Amino acid sequence: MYSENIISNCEACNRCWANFKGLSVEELELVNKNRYEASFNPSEIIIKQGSPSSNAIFITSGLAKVYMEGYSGKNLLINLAEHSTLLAGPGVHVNSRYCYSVAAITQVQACFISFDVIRTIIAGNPGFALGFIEDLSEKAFRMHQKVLNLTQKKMHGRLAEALLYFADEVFHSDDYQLLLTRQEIGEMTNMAKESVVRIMGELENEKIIKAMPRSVKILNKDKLRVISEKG
Amino acid sequence: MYSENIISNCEACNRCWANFKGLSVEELELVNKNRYEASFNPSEIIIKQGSPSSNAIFITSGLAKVYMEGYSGKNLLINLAEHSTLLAGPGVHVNSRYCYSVAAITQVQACFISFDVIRTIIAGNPGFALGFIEDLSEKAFRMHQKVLNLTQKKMHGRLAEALLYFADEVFHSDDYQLLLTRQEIGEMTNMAKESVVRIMGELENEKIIKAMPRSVKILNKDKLRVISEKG
DNA sequence: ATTTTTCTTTGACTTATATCAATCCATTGC
DNA sequence: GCAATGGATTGATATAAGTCAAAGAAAAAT
Repeated sequence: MYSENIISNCEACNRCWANFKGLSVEELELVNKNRYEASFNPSEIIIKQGSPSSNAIFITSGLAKVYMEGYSGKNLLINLAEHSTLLAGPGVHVNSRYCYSVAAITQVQACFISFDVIRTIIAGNPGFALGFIEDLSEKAFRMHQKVLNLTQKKMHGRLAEALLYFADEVFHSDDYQLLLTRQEIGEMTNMAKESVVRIMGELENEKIIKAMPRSVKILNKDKLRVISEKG
Repeated sequence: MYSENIISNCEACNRCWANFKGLSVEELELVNKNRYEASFNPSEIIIKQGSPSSNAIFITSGLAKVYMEGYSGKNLLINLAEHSTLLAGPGVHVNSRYCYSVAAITQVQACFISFDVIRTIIAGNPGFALGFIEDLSEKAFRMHQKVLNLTQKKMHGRLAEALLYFADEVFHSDDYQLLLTRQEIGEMTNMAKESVVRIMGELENEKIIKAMPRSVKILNKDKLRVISEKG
C-alpha cells in the first residue's frame, strides 16, 4: 500500500462515485480536503471485515473482490467492484464495522473519505442523501436477488449466471480474461472448486463456452442465459 | 381488507416507525393528513412482489410474513414483521416495484403513507434521512447474514437459528405458539417441509425442544445456540 | 356432526453436491 | 534449468438433502 494523492482534485476526477456529481463547489472542496488515496497490489486487503468503519472507500481504478468471511474459513464472494464504486457496506450504519472484506485483484487505486464528511454532506444536501439511499437500495436489491439465486438454483444455473455477470457487468465482453480462480468462482456461486471445474467442462462439451484456465469465451450466450434462468 | 382510520392521529400513535419520533409537529401533521389505514385478515396479501411501490407501509398491529417469490413457485421467507416496522423494500428506490411480498399471518392493521410524503420529509429533515439510511442498512445487514446462514450452514443449524429467531425476536418467549406451518419454516430455512419435520423430531429426541404441530417449547437453549452457530 | 381441506408425519428412494486423493500443469523464484 | 508452489483436473466415494407416495391428524367448512 503506497500513499500519495495521484488525482489532483475531486472536481477534475471522473472515476469517483456518480453521487458526488451533484455536490456544490464548497461541498466538493470539503471532500477534496479530507480524502487520501492509496494504491494496493493484487491480493492485498483493502477492507477487512469486522474492523471499525471510519472511511468510505471509492475505487478509482482496478478491480477488487467483495466477500464475506463465513463459518470455518469459507468465504462468500458477493461481487466484483471497479471504479466509481462506493465500498462501505451496511455495517457502517449498524455497528460501525465493515460487514465484508475487500481485496484487490488487479492493482487498485482507492480514495478514502471519512464518514464524518459523508454524514455532513448527507445532512446538508438532500439530493446527495437520496443518492446515498438509492445506492444502498440498489446494493440491497442485488443482495435479495443473490439469496434467491444461491438458494433456489442448481449449480449449472448459478455458474451460468456468474459467467454472464463477468461478461455483462465486469469485463464488458463475451471473451474475457478470467481474473478469478476456480476456487473464487466457487466462493461466488457457493460450489466446491471441483464442481466449478466439472460444470465448466460440461458447458464446454456442449459448445456453450470455451474455457481456458485463465480466460473464458462465451460461444452461445442465449443458451447460457436459458441455463442461468432455468436454474 | 377493511379501511377506516382507527388510530386518531400520528402524534398519539406509539405503534408506528421509531424514525417518526424525530419529526416536527408540521411534518407529523403532513404524514397524518396523507395516510390511510387498512385491516387485513390472516393470509391476505398486504404487498405483492412486482407491483408498483407507491406507498410505504407500516404495520401497527398483528404479524405478517415477508417473503420473496422465487423460481417455479418456490418462496423464500425473509422475516416476520410486527408493529413499528417499515415495509417497502429496496425495490422502491431501484425500479419503483416492491421486491418482496408481504402477507398477514394474524389480523393485521397497517398504515399506508405515500412515498412522495416520505421523500419530502427526507429532503427537509436530515435526522429523518439518516434514520431512513439506518433502517435500510439494518435490513441489508440482516440480509447479508441471511445469505451466509442459508449457504454455509447445514439444515440443523438453519432450523435451530429459525427457532431462536422466533423465541428472541418475534414471540419474546421460549414457549410460543408457532404461527407458521412446516412448509413456511421450510421456506424460511431453505429446506423441504419433510426435512423440517424430521429435524424437529431429532431435536425433540435429544430433549432440546418440545415440538407440537402448532407450538414450540425450547428446553435447552444453550444447546440450540451451539447447533445454530456450529451450523 | 360429518365432510372436506389443509397440515403433519413416516418410510423408501433418488439426486445433487461435497469431499478426498492423486495427478497434472503452469508460473515463479532461485 | 529445475525445484517449488499454487492452481486445475480427474475419478472414486460419501453424504446431505430433496422427492414421492401414502397415511394420519387437525382445522375449517358445510
